[in-house]
Amino acid sequence: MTPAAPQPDTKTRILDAAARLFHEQGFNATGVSTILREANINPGSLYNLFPSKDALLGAVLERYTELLYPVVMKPVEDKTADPIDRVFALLQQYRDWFSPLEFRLGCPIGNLALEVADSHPEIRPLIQRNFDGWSAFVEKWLIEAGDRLPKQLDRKQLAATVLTVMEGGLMQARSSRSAAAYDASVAQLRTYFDLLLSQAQSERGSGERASRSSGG
Amino acid sequence: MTPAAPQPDTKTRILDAAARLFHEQGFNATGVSTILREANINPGSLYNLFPSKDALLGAVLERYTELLYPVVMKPVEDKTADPIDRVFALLQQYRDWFSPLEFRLGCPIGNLALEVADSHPEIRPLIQRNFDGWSAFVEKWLIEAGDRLPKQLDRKQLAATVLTVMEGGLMQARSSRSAAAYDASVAQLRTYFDLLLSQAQSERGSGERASRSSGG
DNA sequence: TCAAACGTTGAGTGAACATTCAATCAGAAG
DNA sequence: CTTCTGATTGAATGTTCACTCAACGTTTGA
Repeated sequence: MTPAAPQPDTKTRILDAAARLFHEQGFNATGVSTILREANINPGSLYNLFPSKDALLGAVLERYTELLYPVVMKPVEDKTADPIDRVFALLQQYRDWFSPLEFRLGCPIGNLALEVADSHPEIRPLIQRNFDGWSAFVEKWLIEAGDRLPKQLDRKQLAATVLTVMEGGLMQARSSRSAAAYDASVAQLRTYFDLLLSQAQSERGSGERASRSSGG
Repeated sequence: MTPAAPQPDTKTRILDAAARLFHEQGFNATGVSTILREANINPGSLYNLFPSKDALLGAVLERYTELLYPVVMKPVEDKTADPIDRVFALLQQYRDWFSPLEFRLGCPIGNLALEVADSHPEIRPLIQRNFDGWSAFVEKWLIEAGDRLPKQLDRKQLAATVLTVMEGGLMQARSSRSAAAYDASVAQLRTYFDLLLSQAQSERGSGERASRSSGG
């Protein structure tokens, strides 16, 4: 007989259940009693650890920040070496996570962004920090791409656009229960990148001719 | 003494209040009692016209569909004649609507898309229809642009991308209370369009030389 | 003038909500 | 074994939720 796996500690069980339920149902639509049932704890335990449901949401968002690298970015960086390919590997990974569920769920952070950004002043900065983390990684990759992208291209702007494509595409995918709009947006972004890459290539070409004495 | 403006009829007052409150606070966070107070009616009147809060949400979304052309698209078409400029006039109009409020509110349809798309099966198609309407207008403009855009460019894909930029950019704008990410995404889209326009121009150039005997 | 039809009134319904707290428990320290 | 400490228990709190319905007005048509 297999020994029962030791149950994770109370705090972890609460955070796991809350994160999953907030993602599946939204924050306002998730009752504390449901979290208690799914985490298999009693109300006193929750309120011993978290002063309120809002504070629990804050803790969930802080955990998303902590998990950003190990869960989201590291798999992409491990699987894909080329910095520009990484951008599209990230977009593909997101598609692979949500397409099996027919896009019934959205981005856990994006969902919360639209639901509580305005009503919970202390939560909004935590959402912003998550988005900042995401686009910081993409920006890092774009900077690593060096002169493969046009010199005057604003890497930060383009990184924000990659995040825009993820979130805007996923929103439409959820609404239509279809990958079409997400795939369309990613395909257009790919075309844009290809145009930028070839533009940079011709920049480099003429630049080499103009400065070939400096070596390289 | 100015005569009191005649109060709009019950149904209109309910729909106005509900649309405003759903937009400002979200669907789940808006109590029916708040709608009643703001519309200045009693619960019986609401439930005489709408069988449930969900049905009221459906009616609000149907009105959004009806108002899409007169409120959103007609102003853009009236002010701007060039089909490609219209795309960016639409994006600018959306920015002008939400920047005075420091992006405290998001897209009324996008907000609902992420809040209720999964939990309300009968509502999701109404959200989808709204998005379809938006991107159909953009696609129409892109088709009107004719050979100013590359021949092989998928107009439907690009139209979906324009919507993606609106929604994804606005989501980030809400999270950061700043236009930066929205403006960044629009700027990148503008650069993409410029690259497509010049690509189409060289297509036309070589095309003319190859078939100048056919006239035009 | 009257009655049928229809919209409106608003107190009232039970259920679900987030939260509380005195009691109880398990484990560590002496 | 006793005492202390901190986590856990779970019934109970008051509030808010979406919604109901018998009573009441007002309009309509003959």
